[in-house]
Amino acid sequence: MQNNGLPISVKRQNYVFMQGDADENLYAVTSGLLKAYYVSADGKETVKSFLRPGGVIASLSAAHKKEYCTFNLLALANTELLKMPFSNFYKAAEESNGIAMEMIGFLLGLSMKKEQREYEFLNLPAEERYQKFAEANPDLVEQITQNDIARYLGITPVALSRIKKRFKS
Amino acid sequence: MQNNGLPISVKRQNYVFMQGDADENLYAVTSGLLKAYYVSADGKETVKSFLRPGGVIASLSAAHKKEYCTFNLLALANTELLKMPFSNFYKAAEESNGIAMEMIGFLLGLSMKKEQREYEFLNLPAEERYQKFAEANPDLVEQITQNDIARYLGITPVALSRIKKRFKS
DNA sequence: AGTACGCATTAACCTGGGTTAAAATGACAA
DNA sequence: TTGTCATTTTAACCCAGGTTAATGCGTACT
Repeated sequence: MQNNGLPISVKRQNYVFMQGDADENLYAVTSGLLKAYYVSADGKETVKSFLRPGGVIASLSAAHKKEYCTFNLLALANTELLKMPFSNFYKAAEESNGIAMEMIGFLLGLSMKKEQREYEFLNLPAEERYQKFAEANPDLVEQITQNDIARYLGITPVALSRIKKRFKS
Repeated sequence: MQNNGLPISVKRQNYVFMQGDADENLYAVTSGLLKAYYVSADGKETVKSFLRPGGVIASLSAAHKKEYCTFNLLALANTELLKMPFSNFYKAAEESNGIAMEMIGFLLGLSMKKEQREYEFLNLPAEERYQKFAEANPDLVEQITQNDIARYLGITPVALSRIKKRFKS
């Protein structure tokens, strides 16, 4: 998305930020793999998204609304990121129309991705959500655990195991 | 969102656009009430969103990706809208940084709303989704049917009736 | 090699929501 | 008032997925 930004490295199993932090940065992934996930009051995890090279992420509520991060960002593999205060990017957009349009493009893409996910939760049973996910991300499926896939789909690992079993027969 | 745009009126029970249309416009609601909803291959409906005065909507896949509308937009009450080709708005953003920043603000808001809905599908049972919805939109709940609320929550009207019953006791 | 830990599978049981269909309620027009 | 039509509620039955817990499997560490 951008050429500048502070390069940082995060080792496997380390956090970029955690739920509750006031991290106002935007991160662009240059290499590695991350998962963004929620932990509920009673300790249950659900996965918001997986991030791979080319991916960009920020906690919008922390970066834009100056509140706190609503999710954790954890490196699943050693990862290289470019880190930049969201406000810098916002200011750059105010000063350069090119950057503003780039930001619009990014936000349009983000909105469409989120609408797609909303559509799938609203209309597809877990089994079909799994099939779609596996088809769309054949390589990702190899790299992450079924635990995490299940929590991304909104079901338990036990349920995903049953779905896969049904699928085989 | 904008001052210009072609004013149009849509009577109750009429469509602004339908699933499959190539409607590249953006609509800003000035008065009335609408629902945006999907119809699946087997005829089931689910509600994407309700729109009230101040709301803005477009089928992003039709407007931005030049594909087709993925949902229907139906007036639940007589409604007044401002209609404008999305490309005009996009061009205006390219020429005016003020408009670009306005668009960024709108898209940030949209992204956060969609992320919130994603969060709720991922983390909350239907009963809590209903409670949140009813609390956040006490007036809307009066104007729309339980059928539509249920289909917005991703459950059947029968299930919503049971939830409300549980709630009373 | 042995131990330990995380992940995946399986089983048993429970529950929320789907499905179908029948009443009850309500809104409205003739 | 009466009839019609949509909405809501209720009931009966079914099933997908949740929960808990046991088992098996890998991989990593010592």
